[in-house]
Amino acid sequence: MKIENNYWLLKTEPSLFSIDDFQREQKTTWEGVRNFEARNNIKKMQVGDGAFIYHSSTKNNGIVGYGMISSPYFPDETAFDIKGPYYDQKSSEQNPLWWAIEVSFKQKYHKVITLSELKTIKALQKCRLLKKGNRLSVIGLDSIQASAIMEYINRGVN
DNA sequence: GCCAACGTTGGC
DNA sequence: GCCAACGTTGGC
Repeated sequence: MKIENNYWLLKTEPSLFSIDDFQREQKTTWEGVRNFEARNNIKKMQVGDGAFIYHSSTKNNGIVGYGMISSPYFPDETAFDIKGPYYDQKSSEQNPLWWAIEVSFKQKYHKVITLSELKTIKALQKCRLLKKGNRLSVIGLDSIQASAIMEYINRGVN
């Protein structure tokens, strides 16, 4: 089977879950995704895929660290929690609508690779992240895009 | 805090 | 199946 994406970009609002939280916990369940395209991306993930962690809705938006997909996808239990913010009555244990994945912490970058820096990377020009009005929270990256980001990081002080 | 852009819902 | 209305995201 050919795998199109081996790398992903995961957005998070640091006020809810930050790279520091991730580093402390070392492993986290990426759940609560309630967008179909993002969900479909979760279902394409494979153990060992890389994941850039991106802080959004801050004063310094950008890539802040790196993790690794460390489980196959499984039903998102937050959809079953009636009292929780992510409850969805259309999802059931017998027939889950939403899916989650486990991500293991790998690295916190010493410096945020800001959105404006990312815009200067040629290989990323077609990336969903940089499109105006983009709201997708789980974005697939091809290996060219991923290595361009890593190259940029290695060139800097990180 | 504003507002443009987007995804989803629901009426028809 | 269209599309207006709505709620949410996310950069600034």
